[in-house]
Amino acid sequence: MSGVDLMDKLVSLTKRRGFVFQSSEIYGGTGSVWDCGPLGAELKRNIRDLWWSNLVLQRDDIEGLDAAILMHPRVWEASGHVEGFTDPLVECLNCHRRFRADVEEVVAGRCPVCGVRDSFTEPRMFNLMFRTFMGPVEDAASTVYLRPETAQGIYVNFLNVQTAARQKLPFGIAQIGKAFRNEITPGNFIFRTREFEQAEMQFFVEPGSDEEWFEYWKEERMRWHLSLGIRSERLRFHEHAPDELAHYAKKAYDIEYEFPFGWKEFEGIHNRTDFDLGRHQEYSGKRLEYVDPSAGKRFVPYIIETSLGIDRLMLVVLADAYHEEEVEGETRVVLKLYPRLAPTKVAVFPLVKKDGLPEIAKRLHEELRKASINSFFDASGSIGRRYRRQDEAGTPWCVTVDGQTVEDDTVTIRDRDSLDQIRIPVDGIRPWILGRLAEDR
RNA sequence: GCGGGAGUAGCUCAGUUGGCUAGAGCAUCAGCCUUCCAAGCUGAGGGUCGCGGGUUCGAGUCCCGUCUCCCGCUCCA
Repeated sequence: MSGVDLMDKLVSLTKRRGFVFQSSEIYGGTGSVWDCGPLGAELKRNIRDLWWSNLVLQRDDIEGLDAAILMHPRVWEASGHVEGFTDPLVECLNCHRRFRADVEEVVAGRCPVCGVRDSFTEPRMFNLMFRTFMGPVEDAASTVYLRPETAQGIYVNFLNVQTAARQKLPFGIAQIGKAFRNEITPGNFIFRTREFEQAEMQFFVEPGSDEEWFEYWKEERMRWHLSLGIRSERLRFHEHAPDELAHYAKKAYDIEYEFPFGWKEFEGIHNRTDFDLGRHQEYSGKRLEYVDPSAGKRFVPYIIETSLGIDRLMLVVLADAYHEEEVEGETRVVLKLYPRLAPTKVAVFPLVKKDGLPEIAKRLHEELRKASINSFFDASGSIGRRYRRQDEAGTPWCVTVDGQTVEDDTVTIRDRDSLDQIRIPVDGIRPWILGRLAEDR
């Protein structure tokens, strides 16, 4: 199966089962924006929750934050995002740096950085930020931007969080939220979109310890992805070469996944040095230093950033889970999702629609829901058909109420991946599932 | 941004030189059957053919515009 085929099948399956819909489809669709359907909303929520749990709930040295999308416009001047909005820029095709077209050396045809002559692009606006207006009057004074990254909301709140949470360095701030970029070339389904969700953790450290912490987070983030059951042979690091590094970065590693359309980044680990806090000091006029009274030190911290694309991880998870298997001459399509990620944890079926079996199954289903286990009840069609529906939804377990249940209060539970069935007491279903969900990979 | 391809039911598609009330398979729903892996039977719902114009007695089909998606190039936090 070629990559293109696999992507077509994924797009088709995710729409059919309610994971992903194109935004505003009835109006012909909106470019590069997607909606999550019932199963997609659950899957995405599970991804967020696992990330948050791993970084915020299970650690003492990371605090959570939920900053606003709209920020003071000066933030984006400090971050470097506004440059090029009002002035057309040219880019050197050799070193990929951008310059105002009216800079003397550029006018003379020579790159101010690498010195290569006559290798500029045409002057154009490079700004990728969505612009809108704060307040009812559309004038320049009230121009604001939809944030192109969530990180700045963390930087400007660094001292608020540090003092309120009484944290000492090193510590981190984590945030999940939407960001917006007018990408020139969106595409590859939900991989590159103009509205997307980031899960970022910015770790503040003392200069000098930054390289050590960079290595720590690089390994830690890869370890986490492996814990979700992502196939290790489809994961790798990509280190940015010096000419690839962003203006703020001293060192950068991408975590890449081998998508059907090739190896692509879905998380970045960056050593941003003191660039961001330094710039915000400069533009705001406020000191953004960490003060360590016991050691008598004050300094602008270095920042190690881990920046994950939630939508991209969702695509990783779906692509990695997609399997086609031959079972008794039929093709079984199954999403082998890690159980904690699966939108539906368990489906409950009556084997046949008589002898009171549907009522017993319904009761078990409702009991599971009350215990916050996402259960799905289905009595339509043959039992085999119902198993296959759940396979496509990625449901890890199916419980079937049969004739024996009436006699001895036991039910069968069927494993999505092995197709094995075991019989256990109906009262044991809830603890059995909770136990399985608690198991680490 | 450039070039190519595509857009008809939830999905995958057919639809002849323009011509009856736009079809199929799968899926969905109701019922029957069914004691464990999509396969039987009966019935039903679902489409202003991406959108907007135009030509024509008549447009899914021809023309123009536009939007969206895919592939390649270009570009790129």
